[in-house]
Formats: sequence, C-alpha cells, structure tokens
Amino acid sequence: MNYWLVKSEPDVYGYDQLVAEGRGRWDGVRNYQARNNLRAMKLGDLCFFYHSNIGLAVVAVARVAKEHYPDPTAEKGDWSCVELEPVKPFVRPVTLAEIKAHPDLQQLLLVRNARLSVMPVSSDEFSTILTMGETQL
DNA sequence: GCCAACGTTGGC
DNA sequence: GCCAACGTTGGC
Repeated sequence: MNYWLVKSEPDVYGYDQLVAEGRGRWDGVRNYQARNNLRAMKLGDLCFFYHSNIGLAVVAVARVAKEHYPDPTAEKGDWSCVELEPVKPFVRPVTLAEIKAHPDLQQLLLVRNARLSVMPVSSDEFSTILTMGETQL
C-alpha cells in the first residue's frame, strides 16, 4: 500500500464534487514528475485530497479506483490520468500552516515543492496527518 | 493582485 | 549544453 497527496483547486474540482460523482477522473496533469507519480499509483492506494488556493488544507481521504491510462484530455504528448473515489472527509481539515509547523512533516513535498500537484506521502506522514485531522479510517 | 519558485522553451 | 526569457502555479 502506497500513500499519496493530490491537489485540486476546490472551485475547479473539490472533494464535494468527487463525492457527488462517486468517482472522478484525475486528469489534466501536465508535469512529468506528477505524471510519473500518477503512473506509480496502484489500485486501492490512499490519497490525501488537498484544496489549493482556497482552503489550503487537506480535507479528505480518497482511494485509487482505477490505475493510470492515457489522459483523454491531452491533445498531444504522453500524459496519464487515474480515477479516484471518495473514502472519508476529515473531521477537521489540516491546514498547510499546521503541516509546515509540524516537525515530523518537514520532508513532505507539499512543504518542499509547493508546485507539485501529485506527490508520494510516507506511511508515517500519512498517519501523522490523519491524526491531526482527528480522523480514523 | 503580487510575487517567488519552478518548469519549459528556444537562441546561441 | 547553457542560460535567459517566459509562462504557470500557488501561497500570501
């Protein structure tokens, strides 16, 4: 089992929308590092759902419902997408400020590379953030 | 709305 | 292959 964090602007595609749809295609990634992370996702892997720009917080857990395949929104180039399904909203959103302030989360790519939209999370980091969100799976 | 950080492009 | 210019992302 691997863990991930994916970013989305909530006014473009928020967690509520994923819940409403039941399953969502994670497409539109046009960054090689992020794409390679998408390709490494396995069915059943868990992802934090982070709201960028508005909210600036991890708000929920989602699960990989379908492994990578060619992104149908890409007109050219070698891009991939996956499908995600909602698992559980956080009882309490964990803000970027809290993550930046936590001594055990300094290695998180969310802190170190603000522009990466799909990133791996270690199992320790995953449980730390889940606990901060007062959430159990 | 501004700007820092980062990635990509293209001239040389 | 280097690097300046440019575009985009995302926090503030």
